Amino acid sequence: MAKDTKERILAAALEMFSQKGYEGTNIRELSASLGLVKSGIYKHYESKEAIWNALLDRMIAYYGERFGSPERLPPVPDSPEEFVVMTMRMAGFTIRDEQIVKTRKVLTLEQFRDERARELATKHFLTGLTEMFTPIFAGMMDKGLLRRDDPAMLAFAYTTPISALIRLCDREPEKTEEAVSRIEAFSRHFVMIHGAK
Amino acid sequence: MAKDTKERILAAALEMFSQKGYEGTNIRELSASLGLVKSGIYKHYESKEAIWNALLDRMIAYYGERFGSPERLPPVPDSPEEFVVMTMRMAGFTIRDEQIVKTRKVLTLEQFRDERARELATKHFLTGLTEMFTPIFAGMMDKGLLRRDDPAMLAFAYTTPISALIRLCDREPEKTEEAVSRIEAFSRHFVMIHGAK
DNA sequence: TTGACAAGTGACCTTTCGTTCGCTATAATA
DNA sequence: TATTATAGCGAACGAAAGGTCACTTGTCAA
Repeated sequence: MAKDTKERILAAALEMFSQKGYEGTNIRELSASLGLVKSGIYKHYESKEAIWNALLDRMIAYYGERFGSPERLPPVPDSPEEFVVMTMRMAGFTIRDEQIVKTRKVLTLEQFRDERARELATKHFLTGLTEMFTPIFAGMMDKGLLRRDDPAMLAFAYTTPISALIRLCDREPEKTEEAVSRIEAFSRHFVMIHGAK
Repeated sequence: MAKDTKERILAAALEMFSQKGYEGTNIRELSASLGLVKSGIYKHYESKEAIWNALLDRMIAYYGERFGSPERLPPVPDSPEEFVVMTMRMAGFTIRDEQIVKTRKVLTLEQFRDERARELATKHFLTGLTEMFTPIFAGMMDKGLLRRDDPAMLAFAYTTPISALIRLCDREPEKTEEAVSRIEAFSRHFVMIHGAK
């Protein structure tokens, strides 16, 4: 019947892994959440670990498509205000998109156990955002919106505080509103400080 | 014999929980690492969960003693260079102290499962450092070392990038050297940007 | 219509989990 | 010295884990 069961298994696995971690997830519950009995899962994946690996493949591929390619970069803003708006749009998306939230949680939980999860975690939490904003800041310096400085250093100084607040939302979703407004305040403060005289 | 077995159990639990998480840790291995058979543990703690709770009590108490009290604050530095040195001393300590590294890892792994771990994680990763540096920055502004600004905002902007690099060390210890030098570079850049004209 | 195959079921297997219990050795107490 | 609590041992327990297998069912091509 359902040809998309393989897909649904991955989605359910992402959900459960993100809440209870790999070890804390059991196949019975996972299959029950899909309306099947546990042995049914083994028609689609040969083991729990195979599900994990397939899920990681997905996450890695998705990250590559979505954030990996340089041509996907947002355009260099034309004003400080536009820069803040762009930031808020990106942050709002990454905070609210369920898929991405769950992915970050899984990476958080499995980063010490799985080598590939560790690498992807570093991209999600550190290098990815920095690499994304470095050319933006370089472009803003060219346009005279920011004082001349090391764009990579600025990107690091800009994205890591925002990342910290995003992770706060993952951990304590009830603080999302507060976190979003803090991101905006930080963003405005940042362009003010680094803005061209 | 060993009256300190109860202590050693907590130490071994911190070690294992920090590597494999609560679910991934089993009592057999835990007791074996202490040179006893698994049932021996139950002479000291009534269950695995009791060990977890005792460990969390410890971590919370330790954090309160170490970082919670205002009188424990480092003195306000007298020069930018002194500020950088102070930062490096604190960062080096928190990166290399095994106890604290393991504590951060445990909190990372259990923050979505345990309410108390969640709260302590937010202190460790976000609010604690910010609250620590806010009065320092206020003092530096009073001394004319930093331009007048919102000290809490500066503390947030200063500590979260450092925290991101500390967490990188937790995840990928082989990058410790690189991270430490990036912390120093960031610190110097920060005092340069925010320094009084 | 029939044959083949993919998808799902339910019983069952082995292993491992956390936990319990009865026993022993030791060391402090009365 | 006799007693008693403590710390550890080793076998055993039930529950739950991941996984296997023979079987049924529904779909579709030949």
